[in-house]
Amino acid sequence: MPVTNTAVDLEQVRRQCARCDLRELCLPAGLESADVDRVDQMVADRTNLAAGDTLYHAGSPFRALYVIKTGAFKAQTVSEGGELQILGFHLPGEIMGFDALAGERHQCSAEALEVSSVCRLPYAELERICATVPGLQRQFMRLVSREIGDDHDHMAMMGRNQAISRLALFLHNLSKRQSRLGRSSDHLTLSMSRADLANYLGLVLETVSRLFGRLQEMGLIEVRRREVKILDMASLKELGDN
Amino acid sequence: MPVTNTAVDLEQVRRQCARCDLRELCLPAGLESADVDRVDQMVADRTNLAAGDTLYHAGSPFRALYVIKTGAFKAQTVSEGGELQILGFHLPGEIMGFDALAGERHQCSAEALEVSSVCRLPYAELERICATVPGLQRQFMRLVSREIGDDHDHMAMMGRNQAISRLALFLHNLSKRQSRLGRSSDHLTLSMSRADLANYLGLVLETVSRLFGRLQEMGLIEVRRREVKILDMASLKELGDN
DNA sequence: CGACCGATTGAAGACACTCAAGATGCGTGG
DNA sequence: CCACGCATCTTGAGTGTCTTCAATCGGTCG
Repeated sequence: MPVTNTAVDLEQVRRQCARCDLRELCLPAGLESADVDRVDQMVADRTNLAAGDTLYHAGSPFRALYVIKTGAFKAQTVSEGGELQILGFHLPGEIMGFDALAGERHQCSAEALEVSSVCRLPYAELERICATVPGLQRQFMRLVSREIGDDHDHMAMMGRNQAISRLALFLHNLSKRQSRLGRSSDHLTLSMSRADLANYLGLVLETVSRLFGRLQEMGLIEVRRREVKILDMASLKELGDN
Repeated sequence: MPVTNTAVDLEQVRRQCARCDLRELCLPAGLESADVDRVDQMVADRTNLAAGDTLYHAGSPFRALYVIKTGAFKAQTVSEGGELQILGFHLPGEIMGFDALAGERHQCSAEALEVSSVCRLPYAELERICATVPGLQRQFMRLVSREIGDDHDHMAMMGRNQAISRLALFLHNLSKRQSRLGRSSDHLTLSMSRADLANYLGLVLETVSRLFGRLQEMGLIEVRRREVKILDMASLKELGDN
């Protein structure tokens, strides 16, 4: 990253948070303009990633959290026996890396599912600023708590022993998160492969593929590869709680 | 709760953290003696619960977090369709209620599995003190992050499609947490019913019962009702990552 | 001792997995 | 532009595991 930017570029880098579409979902939510600037200054850099790029690896030293600006990521762990488990899919406005706060190393890996960009938040500075901006501390806790809530949703989904309920819940949940971002809630473009999705749902990819077919036969959705159109949200939701 | 305590009782209530066996796991971990006292003063009360008592209900207003002092709890949600999902079992030294930080209401219920006691941490005060005691803020984040890590372990377990792997992982995990509390790591007394455990693992209770039998036949454990003795930890762990 | 709750055990069936083949889409290069 | 190869997804057939339904056992408490 060249440090020699033009004046215009510097101005663009600065005060990006104030213009960012995600500011109401992200850390600056609810902050005064002056405080937003302080958050802005803390953001170390804004990085672009290609699909398949890794943001951080499990075991690597923990230095910073990352806010997703655009794109999508998956978070995953690998057990000692080599079994991979996808812990979540993350969309813009969500912060990744919370699981590392307890220790000095990342506990899972984060990989971009498509072309993505993130804002890097050096944790030492974040801690410092949080201590002086009360609203920021609170907003930060809200985001951490939201992560916990999302994880609980994931567990509740994994708890269903009807596979179709899991997929229905996943689609419904993704739809909700999409609309939170101001996107269409009934037209989803899945950024993850069937294999990723199957792993996330605790199924095998053939089953996921068949379930998409069944949901389509039932008239609840329309699928074409990774394009999903939700036709009957109510039934989908009902199917979710089996 | 009577407010008219004797001087001795008052003294006992005060400075309890300094004497508590859990102080190295709980919020005071790593704090100066004076700061431990401030945490101590914040603790609103220390409550006792019987098995089956509810600490807080999903939907009830969020006022405080709770540190488990003795006993054990389960955290659970009920979906709109009425499906119950147990999100976790909690042991002494763990804090409950983190999922409520994002909003104004508890997202899940907490119920005592046996005679238990908790320390109540009014959140407004906790926030205030965290802002002035830097070490406390950090320790608090560590505990939140540990909760996220535990949830990730839960998901990784639910991701196994061999039921016996899930139970093996559960037992191994519980064993680790027991030893963290200074208890025996090879002798577990389960505080939850087979039904609770089955729900937690995403199985039915008959399956769990059968799996205990199989693990016993394999010589990995010895089971009698809720008493479990681990005979072969290495194999149990290996079975965990399938 | 009898009633009740929790746990175990048994038999039958359903559902998801495994293994395998085929289809579809995409990028590359001729 | 089409042919080719590769990756991803779909579809099929058969098997195995977990669930379902039901009965029994064991422990606890009135």
